[in-house]
Amino acid sequence: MQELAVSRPTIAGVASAAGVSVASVSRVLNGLPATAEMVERVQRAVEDLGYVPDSRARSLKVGRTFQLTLAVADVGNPVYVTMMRAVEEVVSAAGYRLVVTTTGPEVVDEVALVRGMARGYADGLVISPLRVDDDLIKSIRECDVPVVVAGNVPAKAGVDTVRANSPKGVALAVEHLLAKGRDRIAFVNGPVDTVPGAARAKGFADATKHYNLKAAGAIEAADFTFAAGRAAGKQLFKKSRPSAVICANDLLAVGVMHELAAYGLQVPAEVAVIGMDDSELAEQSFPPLTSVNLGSAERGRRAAELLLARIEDDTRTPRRIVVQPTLSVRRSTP
Amino acid sequence: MQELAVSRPTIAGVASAAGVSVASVSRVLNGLPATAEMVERVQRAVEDLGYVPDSRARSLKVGRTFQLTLAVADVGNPVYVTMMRAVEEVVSAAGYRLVVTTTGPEVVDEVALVRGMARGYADGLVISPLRVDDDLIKSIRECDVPVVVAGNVPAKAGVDTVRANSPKGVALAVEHLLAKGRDRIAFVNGPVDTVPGAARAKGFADATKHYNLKAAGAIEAADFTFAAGRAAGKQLFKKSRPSAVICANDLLAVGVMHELAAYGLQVPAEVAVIGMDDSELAEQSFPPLTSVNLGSAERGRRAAELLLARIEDDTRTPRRIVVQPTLSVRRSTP
DNA sequence: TTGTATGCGTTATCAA
DNA sequence: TTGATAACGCATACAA
Repeated sequence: MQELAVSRPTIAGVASAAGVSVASVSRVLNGLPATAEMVERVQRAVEDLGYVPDSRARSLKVGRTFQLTLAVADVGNPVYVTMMRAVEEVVSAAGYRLVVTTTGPEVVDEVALVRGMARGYADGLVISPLRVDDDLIKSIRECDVPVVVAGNVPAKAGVDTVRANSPKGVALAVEHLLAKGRDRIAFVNGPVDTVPGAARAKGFADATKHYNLKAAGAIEAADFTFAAGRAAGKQLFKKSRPSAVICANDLLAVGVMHELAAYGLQVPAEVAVIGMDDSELAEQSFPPLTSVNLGSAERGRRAAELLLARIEDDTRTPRRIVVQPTLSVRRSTP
Repeated sequence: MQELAVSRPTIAGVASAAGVSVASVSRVLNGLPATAEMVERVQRAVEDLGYVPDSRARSLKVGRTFQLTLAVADVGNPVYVTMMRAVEEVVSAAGYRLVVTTTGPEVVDEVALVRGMARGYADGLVISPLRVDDDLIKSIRECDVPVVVAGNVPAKAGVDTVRANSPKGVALAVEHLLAKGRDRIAFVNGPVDTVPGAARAKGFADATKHYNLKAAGAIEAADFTFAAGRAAGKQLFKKSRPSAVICANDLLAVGVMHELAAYGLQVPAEVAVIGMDDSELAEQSFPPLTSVNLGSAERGRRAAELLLARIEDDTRTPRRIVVQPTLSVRRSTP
């Protein structure tokens, strides 16, 4: 057996093995003009040595990594897998690889991520922040790779955003329930100090006023998780008996449905339940969950496209795209 | 407003702004000894210019990126979120950032990923491959950053692995069912040309022989998804009436349960259902799914630890860790 | 303690 | 078409 290659071959190793210059190796590797013999010799040497270019050195030189990052708060939330799939499709078609990273629920982590993203990790970032503050907006503006926000930040921040229309989504849910004769509608929200929580709270408040809804209970869950949904359900049915409950996302809704089952209440016969996000979980839950489709897939797609466009041309004025909701009716509502 | 910084500050810019050498800037940034005044001046300049080190250049120099990659086949499979969380916890405690990337079900994509991983993207890789062939093993062996496989590859491959004991897991499920008097046990597997599919097939074959199970139907689903589970369920109950069904993962099990509901069959009264993976979905499904815990969290943890250890010392002999299963009993079984 | 100079592996400019 | 060489931005050995 040969001695083990203690260090991996570099372009210089390939060059000397092929008996040509490093410049020629680089050219062949990048498909620039070269004689057939040159191509042959270089490829032979590359093959022999098992040479693989160093992406760090390459991107240091050319200034691009051909990597894009998607940052989400919680990988356990199925809405992000929908978004992830959509983003992946767009960016990979454009020749980028996508890496996903998770920030956790705290805004400081998001700021740290954006700050660290500057310089070298990727050519761009799609971030879906749970909480937004001035620090985060500042870090996004100062970031020297393009960032697009999948979520809502103030227009004056001057960043590309693509967001859902939660208030409209809540309205769709309310209308559907009222049409089915369910007028004692409770609302289980996530934390209102989050971007989606605030938007959905506004949506429910608007709807309450507009449709003159009678109060039937409103809960602010600890977070947007299944466990929080169960806890919220427990609290909710202790003090009221709504005929329907709208939840701020699908995980909360499924948690609430479990609690309903524990109380022996039939869905949808006794209580109707509507989730939001229309994630894969809505289809998988039992009964299948009627859910407000906030356009996660389209938001992901548009966000990715915005990012690619901005990488292409950093001077374009920031766009703010709003994706309109639809209602996916399943069997958790009559 | 100031003119826009057309190019981002480099360490040289900071140095000249602070009136010191680049070496001094580098030292201060890396916490090496310096006078208080030096530290002060450098930090001031860094702050003023909004300087952020270029991670590519840095890692090109020091040879490390302080990034680790986790590659999974399908982000929509909840077993991976369990694993992801565990890996994340271990590597971030060790000072690395974790990026997640998805390979898709094809082995060629996995090979491409491992090949591309060589040189620069990360300091190590945990990969959970659905399909394994010689090419993949070759690419792992040739990869010049450490790779640990969360899954089963032949011992002769000589790579670090941490895998589940699926046959034992299937046996646990069978024993539980038999103890409850369910002896007409059907089996819904994923594709048997995958690593987990093959292992679970073997497990069920072993159990069939060992417990002398009567044939009650066995289906090979198209993949490990919810939709495939539904399709398999439809096929299964067309031709047989098992009193229990074991599914190769939770998504398949939930799909099968939906089909049972469509047939008007009660779970667990008429048909018991057991999944595998004990993912978050098992808890969220209704009824909550009895599931074989194949130790995804522990596998993730151990895989991450193995990876860190190998980064520390590349000469250690490859380890093959096996994590033993347990059964999480919920309400889908009597 | 600080500064100068070299090199990490690559691409791009320029001559030949 | 090909080769020598200068950057890319940073860390460090060595000199001061």
